[in-house]
Amino acid sequence: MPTSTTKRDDILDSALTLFAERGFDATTIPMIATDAKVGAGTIYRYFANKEVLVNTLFQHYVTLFKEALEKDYPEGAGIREQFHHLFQGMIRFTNEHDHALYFIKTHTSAYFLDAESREQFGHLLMIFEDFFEVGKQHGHIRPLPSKALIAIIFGGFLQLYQLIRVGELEASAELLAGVEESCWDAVRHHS
Amino acid sequence: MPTSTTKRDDILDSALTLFAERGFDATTIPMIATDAKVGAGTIYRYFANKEVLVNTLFQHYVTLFKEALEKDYPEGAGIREQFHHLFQGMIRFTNEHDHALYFIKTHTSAYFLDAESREQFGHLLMIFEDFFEVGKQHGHIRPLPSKALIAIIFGGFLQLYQLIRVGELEASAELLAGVEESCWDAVRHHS
Amino acid sequence: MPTSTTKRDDILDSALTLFAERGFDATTIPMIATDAKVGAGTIYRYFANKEVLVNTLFQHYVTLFKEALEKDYPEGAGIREQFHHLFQGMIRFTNEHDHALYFIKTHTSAYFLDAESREQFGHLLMIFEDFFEVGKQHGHIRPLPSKALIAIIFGGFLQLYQLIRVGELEASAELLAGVEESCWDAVRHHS
Amino acid sequence: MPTSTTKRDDILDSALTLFAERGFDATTIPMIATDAKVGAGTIYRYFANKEVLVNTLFQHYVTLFKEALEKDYPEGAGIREQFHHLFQGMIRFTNEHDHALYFIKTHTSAYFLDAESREQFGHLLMIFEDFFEVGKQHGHIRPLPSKALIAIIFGGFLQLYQLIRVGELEASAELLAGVEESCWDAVRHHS
DNA sequence: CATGAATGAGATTTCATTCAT
DNA sequence: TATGAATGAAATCTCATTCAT
Repeated sequence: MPTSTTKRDDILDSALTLFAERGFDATTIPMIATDAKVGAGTIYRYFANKEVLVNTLFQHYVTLFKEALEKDYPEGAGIREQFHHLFQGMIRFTNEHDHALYFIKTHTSAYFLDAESREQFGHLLMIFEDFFEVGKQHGHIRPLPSKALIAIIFGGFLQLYQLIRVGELEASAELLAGVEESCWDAVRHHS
Repeated sequence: MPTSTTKRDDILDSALTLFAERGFDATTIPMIATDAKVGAGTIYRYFANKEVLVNTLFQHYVTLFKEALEKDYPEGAGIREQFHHLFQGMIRFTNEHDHALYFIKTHTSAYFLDAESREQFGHLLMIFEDFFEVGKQHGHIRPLPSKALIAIIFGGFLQLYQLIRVGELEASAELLAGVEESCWDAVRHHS
Repeated sequence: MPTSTTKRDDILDSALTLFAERGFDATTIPMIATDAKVGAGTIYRYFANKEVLVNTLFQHYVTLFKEALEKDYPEGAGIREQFHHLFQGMIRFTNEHDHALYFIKTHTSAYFLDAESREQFGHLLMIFEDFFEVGKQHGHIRPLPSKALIAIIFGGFLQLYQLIRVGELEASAELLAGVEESCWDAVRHHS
Repeated sequence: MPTSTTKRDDILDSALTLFAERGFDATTIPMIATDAKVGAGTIYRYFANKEVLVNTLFQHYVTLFKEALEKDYPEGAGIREQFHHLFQGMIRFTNEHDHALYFIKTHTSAYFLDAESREQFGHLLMIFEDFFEVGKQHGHIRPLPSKALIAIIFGGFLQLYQLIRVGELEASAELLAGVEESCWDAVRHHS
């Protein structure tokens, strides 16, 4: 009945939650093992060591997120609709993978990320960077460095979602629409 | 010649830098001692243990930040000017205390913060919360939960400053003015 | 086609090589399984545990060696010819069972050998002991304790064969004849 | 009262004994710590890891042995006297450093020895190699490869000393003189 | 006061052994 | 009978904390 790779997935799921909640260094292998209901040694059957585990997890979700953003991207549409697509992508991804985006953000500049992880993350940023660059050329987006715009959107969105996760805010459609509008106003060029 | 509290301050300075750069759990007491040029044992003369140290540090900078924001607050002025005051406060504080705000943000929901730290942090948020609440009543601020607005401003600002710290962006007056405008547009009520 | 005991033999062969090359403690069951091209669990079908395996191996080769020495022993011949027989036996045995003698020597006083293994090894020594005892009585052999004479011959021979195995020396007939002569001079009574 | 470096020396002493008796892999850090009467963590203050410890130990005793052999070497004397010097050096060294020579021999081709250890060991062999090479040129030594001659002497001597350590033989002056004579006959050229 | 050597509890990791398939 | 995934006990190693100097 259980899927074949259940164990490996259980480990990844538990690791994601714990890394997001406590951070990499404060999460011990026994904690992950207990949460995943596997023996501690089992983790090492699937991942050579703790760093490989965290990098695997990081790359997995970064890739998934990138694909979610790229899927059905409205190439020919107006910039507002494209922004909506990206923002909805963030929301949908966060809803589907509870702790993933928060985990990504809080571990983005961690000392233990390997070259591959950093590169994958670079690819992810590129989506936003391209969007902003084109938007600036057309005069639709504020003339600020794309990196800065990304930071504002990303930083704001994730800080917000942390509140939702913690339960201090509820993710109503209304709130999310309002936040999207707020973020859009943060980056769009006001004439 | 050296002030009596020199060592204590050296320890706090080193701890701030290391906690901001590596996080609490990845920072060891010997690391702090080496960086502060004191013996590892000396840290325990000033702080009962590592958790007391991090809480002391957290409360110290949260309080300092709060005071910086409250100082010369333009009570009677217009909302845009008040926002400018708060934003300038963030910038000035970050310039004066290099890693402080980033340390605060990354450790805001850490498992080892004690009640006092959480309370102090609550006080800090209150400044922004009050600002937004009044602004919303007057129709100057977007009708979103204050917590959400704070998250957007704070999250965006800090994500940005991380880029500056890492060296990916330069903190020119121009950039900062642009970012302030962006953040203001994110929270203000657009008619 | 394959004999039913093939797997058992494969395991013993692999274990012999690995124990000789790395030693008992540095050799893991998975290593043996991989080398023998069987599953790790299969080893436990044939041997109750790792210690049983090593003792089985030890006794097997000690017995084999003993039989090789006893076979065609020139009872009535002169002492030099008997010595030649023993020495040739060592060489032939080593050629036939690559790592066996080296494995025996390096594990001779190991903490995990059981009573049976020690006893078997005692029997093996007895052959040499008898040879030396009789030789001393007839004045052909140096008046030293037989154990000492055995140590000299055995120790020297095996140290030499290690060099051959490692490739630092080549096992030419000439070399071996020279070494036999050397060993003989080491033990014979010089008038 | 205790010497300053007592702890480090205690660790090395215990490690030597245990490595000689059980081998590197069968000796655990807690075993060494217990024997040395220090905390397990203390060992890591002096040696980065177990491999560094064993290499340090190896190099220490190889060097000590080499120096013992070189000290008062009778350069101008006859070959028999030089051989006597070397043999006595082995005996004296073994008496002074109980397990050292046996430890060296049993770990000489171990997988964990680093380049420095192997080089030091090469230097040690050189002393014997030089002795045999010169001896062969003068026709005093058997025309066998020096490596082979070294193996015979070394292998024999150490195998013998193992018996002494284990208590199966007693190291009387008589026995040692006899063994020296035996070894000399093993290597000298018989006209 | 200040130090850093020493410690042991606890973290990471390995591996002999079991057992469901 | 054969397998190798799974396990947990035990090994290696780290580090917060203590304490003699």
